[in-house]
Amino acid sequence: MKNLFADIIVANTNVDRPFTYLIPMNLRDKVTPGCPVLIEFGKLTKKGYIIDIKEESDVDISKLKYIKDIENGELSTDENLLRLAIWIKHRYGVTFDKAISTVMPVKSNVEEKTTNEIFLNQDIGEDILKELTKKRKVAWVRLLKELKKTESLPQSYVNKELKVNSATIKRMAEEGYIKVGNKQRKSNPLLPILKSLGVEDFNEIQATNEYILNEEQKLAVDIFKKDFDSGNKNTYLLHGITGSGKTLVFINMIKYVISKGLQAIVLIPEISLTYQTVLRMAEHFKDRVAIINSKLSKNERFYQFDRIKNGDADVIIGPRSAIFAPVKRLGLIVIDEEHDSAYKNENVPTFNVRDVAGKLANIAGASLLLASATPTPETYNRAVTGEIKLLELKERAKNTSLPKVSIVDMRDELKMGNRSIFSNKLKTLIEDRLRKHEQVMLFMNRRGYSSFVSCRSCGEAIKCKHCDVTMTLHNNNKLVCHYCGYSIDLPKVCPSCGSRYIANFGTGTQKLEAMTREVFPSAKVLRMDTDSVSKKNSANDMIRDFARGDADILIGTQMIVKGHDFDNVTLVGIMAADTSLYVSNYNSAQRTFELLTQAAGRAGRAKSGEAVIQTYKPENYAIVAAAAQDYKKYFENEIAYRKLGGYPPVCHMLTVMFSSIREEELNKCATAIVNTLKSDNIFKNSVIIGPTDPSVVKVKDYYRKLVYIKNANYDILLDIQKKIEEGLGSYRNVGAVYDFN
DNA sequence: AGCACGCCGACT
DNA sequence: GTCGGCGTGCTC
Repeated sequence: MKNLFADIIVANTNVDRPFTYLIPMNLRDKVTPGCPVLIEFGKLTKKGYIIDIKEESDVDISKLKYIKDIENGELSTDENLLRLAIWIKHRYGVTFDKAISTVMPVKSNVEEKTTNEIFLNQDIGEDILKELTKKRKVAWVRLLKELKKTESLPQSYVNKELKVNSATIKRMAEEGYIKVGNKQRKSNPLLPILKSLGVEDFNEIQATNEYILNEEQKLAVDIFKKDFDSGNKNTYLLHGITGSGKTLVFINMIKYVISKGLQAIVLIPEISLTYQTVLRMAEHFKDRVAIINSKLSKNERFYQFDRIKNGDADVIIGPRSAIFAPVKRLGLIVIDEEHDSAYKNENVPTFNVRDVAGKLANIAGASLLLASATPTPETYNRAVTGEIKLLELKERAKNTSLPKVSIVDMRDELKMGNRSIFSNKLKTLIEDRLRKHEQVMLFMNRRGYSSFVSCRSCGEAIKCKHCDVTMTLHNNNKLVCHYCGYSIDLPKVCPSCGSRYIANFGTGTQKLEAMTREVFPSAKVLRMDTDSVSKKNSANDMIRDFARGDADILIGTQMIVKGHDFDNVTLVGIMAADTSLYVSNYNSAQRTFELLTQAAGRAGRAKSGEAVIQTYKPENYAIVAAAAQDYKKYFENEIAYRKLGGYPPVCHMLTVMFSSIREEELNKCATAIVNTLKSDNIFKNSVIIGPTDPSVVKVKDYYRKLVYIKNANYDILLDIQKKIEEGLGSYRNVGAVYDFN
């Protein structure tokens, strides 16, 4: 019989190329591409992944070794995901090993969780029970009666609840009444979540409302169905204002996809959202839902992946990483809250799932739906240019109107002598709501918290002389520009107006809570942020308490604005709308718009509501557009800004972080590499900024330098990355990390 | 990654 | 003289 060969990527090495191995006879029909295997590599036994199986070898057969074994207890990956991994390798310039381990992080079943389980060994009729009762074997009868009701019982339950000790169990087994075996206890991670809501099993979950689509929603679903039927696997942007019922739309699309025998992946931003989304999904899809999240134990996780792989789940819900679920018949990927920054992978490769999902949909022949009230300019631009299809929802589903939003200029408040963190307007409105027993949410925008300095009189934040960037306050009371390194001492008075009211921006949620209690002593106040939410499920508890009306005012950070609907909230106060504007990042306006829109949208879900935005920058386009709840207006301004600055989506951007223990070598290396790039003709259309200092210069004894490279052509950035890697060769102590867009 | 091979300085 | 420092190269 002819030889079979496998190309294998060796895990945990720096060797970024495949090696050919012989496939032994006994493994021939067991190995597939994506299969984890054990191989001898040099003198080491290593894990590897098969990326290809072929009948010819490029290498002399005498050099080849046999695959030792299949790595059992680990799920192999299907070919779609493997192809995705190879795409990731090229797109983000990482090693094969890295790409594959990203797509298939070890999903192993560490310890098969088994418990002793008691089974009936024979049919127990009434006569046997009577006989045993006569013999006063009450424990025996108790156990047998229970066992007749179900198939089997765990020994722990029999011991503790039925009070049958193990000696008795042993005797009963010896006399042939029962059998002690073991059973895999596979816990469904949906159950604990549902239990915390007081729901005991899936069948109790029923649709609480008749979910009837309105005209707009129906239109969106129909367009999708029509495309789907005609074989057009498109990418869609579902752009709907807050409260327009986007979830219901994609649930109906998923139902359609399932009716065609396919599966769907639904990505959600983070844990705080799973609670509501999961419940919603469980209502519609019952136990055909699989959930993946970071709180799952290894076994629960393995179980979920196993179910997905076996096709026991139609809908897979999870965060970013759920895109790599081993779905066999992928029909649709939904990315809810498409704009959320949680979709960006923090580690190398720093992909955005949006892009990875796009590729996967392409590989698997599936559709992709991006849903958001505040889509990223990148995505909306694709809709504008017609690259993807735009589905719009312009009305709120429950027929309530959008909240009335007003902007309060806090500089005026200061001029009027109001130094409180509450403007007069907000204070009056809160008092009004407290009187009416309606609820209030106060949103503290803490992004970029305390790192910049601004003037409370004129609203100007201190900027670098040479760059259009806010300077960052360092611990040594110096202001530093992160783009050019220019540094000044923290001034005593505002450079633009001379006011003494200049401070680093730092009114945290705790301070806000204290002030709220002081100003509104009769109100019951609840604070929710990462500090107060540390216990598991405590966020859910707080949300439930507030929804039940246990508090009048809910104070919190971004956490409270994401997806939680409270019917009795009729006022939202946004405390420091502009903090997120001053983050030195091209995304800052987008983040601000996003947060303000989402926050304002929390008001008046059921009744008509109102929102107040307090800001020192009332003229900023992101704030103005958010107050008007006008996405298009925001987008036009944003895209103009991006064009001007050469930021995505107009240009692609590569951020390189150099790091080294040796500061001099780092500086020398970064400067030399930048000079090489600048002098290279191929890169003449690139904009190269740096090397500059990151906000944290030294981390764990490693000094760091940043270089930004912009180019409209993504491939050039990849070439530049290669060039940098080459240049790095002569600096052994310097490393580099790459972040694309 | 990890192991061998090899070319240099300093030690019983 | 040899022991061991680490720089270099290779693994199917």
